[in-house]
Parts: sequence; C-alpha cells; structure tokens
Amino acid sequence: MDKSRLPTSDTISRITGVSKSTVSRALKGHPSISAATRERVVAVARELGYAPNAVARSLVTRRSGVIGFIIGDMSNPFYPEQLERLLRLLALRDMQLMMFHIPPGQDVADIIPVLLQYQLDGCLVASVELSSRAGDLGARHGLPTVLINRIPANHHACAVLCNNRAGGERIARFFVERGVRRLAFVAGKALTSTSRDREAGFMAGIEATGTALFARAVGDYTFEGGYRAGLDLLALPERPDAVFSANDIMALGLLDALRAQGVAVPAEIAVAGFDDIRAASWPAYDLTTITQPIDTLLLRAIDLLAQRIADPTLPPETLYVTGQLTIRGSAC
Amino acid sequence: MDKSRLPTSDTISRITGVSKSTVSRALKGHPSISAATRERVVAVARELGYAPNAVARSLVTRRSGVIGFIIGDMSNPFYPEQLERLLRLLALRDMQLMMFHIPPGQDVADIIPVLLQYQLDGCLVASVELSSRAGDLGARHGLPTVLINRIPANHHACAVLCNNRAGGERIARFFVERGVRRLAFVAGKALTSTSRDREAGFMAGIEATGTALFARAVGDYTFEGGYRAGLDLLALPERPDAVFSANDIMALGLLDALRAQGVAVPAEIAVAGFDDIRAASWPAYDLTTITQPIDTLLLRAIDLLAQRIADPTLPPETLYVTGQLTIRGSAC
DNA sequence: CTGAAAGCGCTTACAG
DNA sequence: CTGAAAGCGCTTACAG
Repeated sequence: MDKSRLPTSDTISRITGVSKSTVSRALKGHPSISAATRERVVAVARELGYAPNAVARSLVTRRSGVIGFIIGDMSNPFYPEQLERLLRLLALRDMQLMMFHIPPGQDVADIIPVLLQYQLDGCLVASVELSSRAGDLGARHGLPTVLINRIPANHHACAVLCNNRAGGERIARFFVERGVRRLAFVAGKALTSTSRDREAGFMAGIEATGTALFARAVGDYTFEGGYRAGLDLLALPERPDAVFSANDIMALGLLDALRAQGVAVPAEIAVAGFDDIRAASWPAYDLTTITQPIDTLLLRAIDLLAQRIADPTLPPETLYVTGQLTIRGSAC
Repeated sequence: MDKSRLPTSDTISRITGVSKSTVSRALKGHPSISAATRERVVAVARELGYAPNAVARSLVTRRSGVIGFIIGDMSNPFYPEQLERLLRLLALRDMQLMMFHIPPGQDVADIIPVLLQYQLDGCLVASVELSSRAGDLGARHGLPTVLINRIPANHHACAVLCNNRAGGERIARFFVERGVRRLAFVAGKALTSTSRDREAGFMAGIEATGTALFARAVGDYTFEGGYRAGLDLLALPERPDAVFSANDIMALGLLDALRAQGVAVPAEIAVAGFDDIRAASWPAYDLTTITQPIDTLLLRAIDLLAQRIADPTLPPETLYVTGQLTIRGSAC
C-alpha cells in the first residue's frame, strides 16, 4: 500500500530462496541462469508486481534509461508536435524523457549543472533559439547530445536537420515556376541557422532565375511577428506577389494580416511557410509549406543518440533529412 | 571531460580535508556546520562545478525531486500550453518533470509499473480521456497524485478542476441575454466529465430561461470532429443561431465548417468555446470562450501535490477554479 | 549455475 | 561542530 513497501530484490530473494545476485540475473535473462530458477524468480516477481528500482540500478550501472529534452519557448506548435512523436518513439525503446525548459533570456549553459545531476543517458536539444553552447554538454561533460534543427558549433555535438536550404530553394522555384516575380521573405530570429539557411536557399533559388528579392521583413518566428511583418509588407509602396515565411506560425499571422487588410490570397499575394504544423492544414489557413519529416528526423536523432550512449567515443555526426513541398490553397 | 569523472562528495572531502558527512551538511546549509567550514566546502564545490548526484540522493532520501506528468493525446493544444506553464512553475521549486505519454487505446494502469520504478515524488495526470484508475496510483501505490480537469473516482486522488459547469452556464446566459433562442451544443468525448459538466451547465442555463436545447452534435474533442459537427448542424432542417462547443479546438473546426458553407459568424450563427487556447485569439477565429486560469489551476495542483509529498497521510482534496468569459468576434 | 562481497554516491542517525 | 559507519537497492566481477 505504501511506497516504501514496494518489493525489492531482497524480497524476491527471501521468497524464492535464491540470492539477490541470482534474482537480478534471472530477471534480466542472463544466460547462465537455469531455466527452473529463472521461471521461479520471474513468477514470484510478477506476482508481487516487482520491478527493479530504477534509481538503484542507475547508480550502479551509470545508465538511467532517461534522456533529457531541452526546449525553449514552446509557443511555436512545432515543438509540442515533436514532443508527442518523440515520446512515442522513445516508449518503443523503453526510454523515458525528462523535460528541461529554458525560459527566455536563459541559456542551456545555465541548466547544465542541473542536467548533470540526473545521470541522464543523453540529451536532445530542440530549440533553435538556444545558444550553440549546447554542444558543450557533449564535448565538456561527456553527455551524448543531439541537436535538432540546429547547427552544432565547432562540431562538438551531433545534429539532425531538415535540409533548410533545399526547402527555401524549393519554395523559390515553386513561386518562380508559377510566374511570380515580386518575391518577399519573412525572416525568423536573425541568429538562428534555420532562418538563415531557409533564406539562403530562397535567395539562391531566386537568383538562379536572374531576379532579385523584392522585399524582406522580420517576424521573429512568432505569430504576432508574422502579423506585423504582413502589415509591414503591405505598407510598402509596391506590394509583393508572394511571400515565403521562414516558418509556419509566422505565416499564419501573416495570412491573418493580409485578410485583415482585404488582400486576396493567393490571387493578390501567395503565401508559403515551413514546417507543416497542424494548423497549416486548417481550412482557415490552408497553408502551402515545406513538410518536415518529423518522425524520420526524430528517429535519426534517437539513433545517433543511442549510438553515442553505447559508445561515447564515436565522433559527432550531422545528418540531413529532406522536407517535401505540400501545396495547399495559400499558394497554388 | 568524461561523465564518470564528475566530482563526487568524496572529491570535495579529500580536497577540503573534511568528511563526506560534513560536505553533505555544509552544502545543504545544515545549521550545525561552522561558517568557516561551510564556506570552504561551498567554495571548492563551486570551483569544481560539483552538485550532489541526484540518483544517489534519491536512493537514500526516497525523494527524487521529480514528478511525473501523464498525458494522453496531445493534439489539443491546450495540453502543450499547460506543459509549458507547468515547467515554469516547477522550475521555481527546483522540481523536474518526467513525461509519460499514454497512446490511444492504452490506459494509465498499463504504465503504473514503469512509473513506480522511477521513485517519483508524485504525479500529475492531465488527460481528460484517461480512465479513473489513475486514482489507483495514489490509493494503491502510495504515489501522491493530482488529476487536472478530471474527477477522481471514489475520491482516491486529488483533483483540480476548472468549474466546467459554471462555465457552461455562463455561456448559456451570455447567449440568452443577447436574445439568441436556438442554441446548439457540440459535445466532446462522451465519457469525459469535462464535456458532461460543461453540457450540464449549459443545459441548466438554458432551462433557467424556460427554453430547451435546439440541437446537439458530437465532435469528440478534435478539430476534425468539430468540423464534422458543424456540417451536421448545418444539415439540419432548421439551423441554430448559436453553438457552444465543449472545447476550443472543436470550435475552430466548427468555425471553418461554417465558413466553408458561407455562414456568417456571428450574424447567422454565433460560436463559443471553452479553454482559451492560443489559437482562439488568432484573428482567423477570434473565438469567444471561457478562459481557463491555467496558472492558478496548475499552481493549485502543485500545491496539493507538494502537501501530499510532505505528508502522505493527508486526505484527497478536490479544488475548483473559475474560468472567465472572454468575448471576441465569434459571439458578441 | 549460483553466491558472498564490494561498491555506485549519497544521507543520516549515533557518538563524541 | 564533526566523523565513522551503516544503509538506500541494485549490479557485477570474482570464486567456486
């Protein structure tokens, strides 16, 4: 009935008459244990609802089966969507996840001591806004770390990224093929590699056709920022024909700004985003965007992490996955 | 450089020349330690970046400083929004959070053994769809548990709820005061107390005015379900003037269905929801709704939990917080 | 195939 | 005010 009364390996040992060592080995299917002994131990353990205390096990094995998930601001729904998939994928491997939220203004470096206390097996860093010092976790503290959609500084950590550049280029090509000429870009946070790479790809795609970028605004990766960016673009002496927003959540704000100003989408201005968050497919927005292959991305990240947990001497690696253009009503 | 090289209390002990016991006491500010000793220990610990190994500490204190957060389907953005606030509030208390995701079709009962392994201090259960057996965690396994927006079966666990009934009633009153007569309700999952209580309140509010419910549809608490419910209502021989959706995410789908059918909102049909998720305030939806006081709700939940962690003999308690009507363009 | 013993890194009575 | 010792619940060489 009480927490302190959970059965221990000693309980099983006393009931079955074999030693704790044997209980431990029997339960983890160690080959040297006789079938008869194993069966008896397993039966008693099951009957008592016994499971080895994960804390004690972690202390001796130096493996906790828990990985840390580090995120910053979650107002972009893309993060929660990743989280849900991640939990599903980890459950398949019997791994648990501990959350670490870095509030605005703080940095990964600030919580490293806390992180280190918990004997985590590894870390996934999912915020594009967090400093590159996240790589320190791996390099200086021996904690296997994989960055998601973030370029590791000094190659000190692993990373899995959606090919942001290719995605930006794809959008440019899509617009240009449809004869759009006055192309605008709405940037996310200036310091993030995702925004810069998506922009670089977009620029490359435009320049390949001999044209130049028509206008640029900044939306800081937020809905409200996207809304303001939309108003900024509409205030220009001449309006763009199409806008590529560096992520979806800004694109939604942008679409609402256009709607508020009576602009017809896509007839007057076409809009495309990046991520394919759930809201992108809601009829109110119906956003053309680059769909990030989240499951693949996370699967690769988990694989990379699992390999480093198994062998910490493995060198860092950076992997790319490719997003697909999803055409919807906002640009078609 | 390596994980196994993290300094231990023994490291500090050797450097400072005091015993491990003294190191431990000095670091936690035990009053019996002399100021001089404490300062020296603290200085060395800081210099080495030492922090007590949480796993070892948990093993002896039987306190981990970690609580479990149990959620089901996260497609309703209300859950991620809670999660972010929760992380902020827990950080203030130096508590960590471990996530447990129950996939559709599974139940809390299925992960109880896993949960129990981790020496969690307590549990917060945040899914309205999970069985009432969540209360077992507290009652049968001694794990302090607080349900969020869920009525505990048999009073075996604590709970904090938004006053769902009062919210439903408030919406009814709001509609009736504006002279709306043909009121419809869109239900969430049939088995959830949130949907039932919101409906009961709505019905009570309607009946208080001598009228009756005009129409009812079911949206299963999803965006798509809300969309279908909208089409269902429009297919009726006579249309309602106003619809109360048991949560926001369904209301968004509903609004998109109305828009798709060319229905003017709120002129022809007014719409109200419940929760006040972020998307409710996006201009595309501009949804009138009951704003749940998330921070208060979570703060109360944490308090209830902290009390039970400190004294497990405390009886279960159920607390209510009150939502506020937030009037936006979808019903005004 | 099995067991006794040591040890993971802490905390906490118990002495002094 | 401080230390030696025991112990939290496991796992894992080491013997046999």
